[in-house]
Amino acid sequence: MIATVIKNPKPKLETRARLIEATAHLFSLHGYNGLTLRSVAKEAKANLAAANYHFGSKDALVLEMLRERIQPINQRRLELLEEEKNNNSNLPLGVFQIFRTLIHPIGEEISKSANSRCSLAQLVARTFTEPTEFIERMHHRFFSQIAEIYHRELSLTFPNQPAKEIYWHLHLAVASMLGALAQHRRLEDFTKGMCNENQVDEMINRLTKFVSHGFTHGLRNSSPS
Amino acid sequence: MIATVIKNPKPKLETRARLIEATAHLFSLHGYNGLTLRSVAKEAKANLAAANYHFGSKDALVLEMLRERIQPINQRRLELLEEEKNNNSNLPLGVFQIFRTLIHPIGEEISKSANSRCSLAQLVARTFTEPTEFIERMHHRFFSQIAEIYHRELSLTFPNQPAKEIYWHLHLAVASMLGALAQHRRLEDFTKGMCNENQVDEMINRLTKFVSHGFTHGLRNSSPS
DNA sequence: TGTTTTTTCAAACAAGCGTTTTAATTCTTT
DNA sequence: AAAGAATTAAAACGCTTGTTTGAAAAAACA
Repeated sequence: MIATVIKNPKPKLETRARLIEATAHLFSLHGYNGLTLRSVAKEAKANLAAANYHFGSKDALVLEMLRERIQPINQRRLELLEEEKNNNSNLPLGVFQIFRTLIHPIGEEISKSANSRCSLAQLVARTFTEPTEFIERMHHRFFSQIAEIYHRELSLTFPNQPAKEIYWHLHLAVASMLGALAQHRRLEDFTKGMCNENQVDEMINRLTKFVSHGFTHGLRNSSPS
Repeated sequence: MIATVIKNPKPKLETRARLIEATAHLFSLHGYNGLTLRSVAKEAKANLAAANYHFGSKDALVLEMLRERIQPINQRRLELLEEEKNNNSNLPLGVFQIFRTLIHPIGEEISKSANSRCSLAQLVARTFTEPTEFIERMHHRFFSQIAEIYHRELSLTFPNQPAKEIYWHLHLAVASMLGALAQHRRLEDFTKGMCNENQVDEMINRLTKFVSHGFTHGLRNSSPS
């Protein structure tokens, strides 16, 4: 009677987890409209009704999948940002440092799930072009807070720039990041095979540099580097 | 009797043209999978069978719409590029000049169709994230030629850079452009209303500057400006 | 053990999809 | 005005979609 039952760790993934994984894969491939519960069920080796049983609806399933994939990235961003600030004795950070904390966590997650069939880059990018209304709401909830934090950080680095100017270029930087992620799979085709899309690190590093310079030199009169 | 009939200029758009316009609008809003022939017919005030009668299939309709919207932009790009080269006595162009010819034509088209409900920015951007296979083919046909031309031009400006390096940064520049277009409608929301999404010119100018600096300073040792 | 709760499964539902068909209508030409 | 071609219109075609149902199976608990 007293503390009798210890939850046994189940060896194989539960249906719920398999559904999420299949949803992530198919969503990144075909987007929201192109994803069907039947295809999810098939890939997850689950019954058609399983998705509705576990999540209630297709919308809820996709939302939960997005939450599980995006939250860790945002958390890691804030973590890295705090780290950098501590290593910098709380002085204003450099642009490159700041954008590194924004972009690198994505690279880490991409590498982590490299052998999985799901391309995280494609997934993240798709959330930003999918027009479905409920995804817009999700996006607003997940990212508006992050945007504010980075705006504040950049304002410290460029104290003479008006808030509007910072906003404009942060917007462009984020848009560039998302565009680069979305286009990444076309890299090899676009460059006639000269650039390899498997070198995620190289992409992330080049992107960080690109964005940092675009941000800094785009400003009216940019003070620090 | 003599020269009796002058082709009367029809006041209302023909069905075919109305279908294309409705397709452009709905495609930019909902993507390929989210666009239905029924919604197109309704918005175009045409019969459901009209699309199949005039174009043969949904695929053919969307492809034709994309062709009609994208070709003029690409043509204008090459036109502006030639213009700049002539004004420059065929000397290598500056990065900013080059990217201006790439980005500005889009701004022109957006402004042209400003009172139309169709956001061209959203439309162009969507063609790059839509996963449908036949759109990928279209994309390859329409854009690979343009990519080669701009690569050649940039190689003239940076004669010491290896082709691979130029490819990498051109890829990032194009990705940034597309990302910025795709994210443009979120600008106002993203910046808490500080930046107005109706100022297309400002966006285009800032974007051109951003991309030029990202490209130039991202290179190993950048020679010209 | 037997009982209850949780999870799976097959089947069916109404609704929406692209497409085809057939007839009516409009336009063009003689 | 009559004949022929081009366009519009309404209805139906299979097919796929998300969701629901009710019974079977599995798991958890007593």
